Amino acid sequence: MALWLIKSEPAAWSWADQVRDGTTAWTGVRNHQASRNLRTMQIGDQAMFYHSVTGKEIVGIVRVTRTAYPDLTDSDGRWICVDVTTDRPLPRPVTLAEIKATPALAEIPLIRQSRLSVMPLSEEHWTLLCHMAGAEPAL
DNA sequence: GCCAACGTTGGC
DNA sequence: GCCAACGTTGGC
Repeated sequence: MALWLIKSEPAAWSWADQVRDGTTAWTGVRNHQASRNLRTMQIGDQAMFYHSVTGKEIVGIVRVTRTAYPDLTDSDGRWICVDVTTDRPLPRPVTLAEIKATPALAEIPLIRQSRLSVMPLSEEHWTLLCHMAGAEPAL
């Protein structure tokens, strides 16, 4: 099982929206590298849900429930999406500022590649982030 | 509001 | 194939 971090601007799609709707199609990814990551996702994979622009913090965890299929919001039919379902909120959000202040997290793509919206996380980074959030890694 | 990073487009 | 111009993302 792989571990991920996915970004969303709360103004477009927030954690509250995610919790309300439960299972949703993760659409709108229009970057090849991010899309490749989506395509790699397997059912049961976990992903941290990060609020970009507003909030700038990791707020919850979702799980993949459907692997890559055509993103219907793309009229050209070239991009794909996956389905994710709300798994659990984090007891304490982990802010970008905290992540930046943690040397052990300096290499994660969130820091190194700030524009990437779907990225893998190593088990070590995942576990550390969960502990910072007061949550069980639940691997 | 500004700017850095980076992706895309189009002229040559 | 190169590169300037431009658009977008996302942090500050």
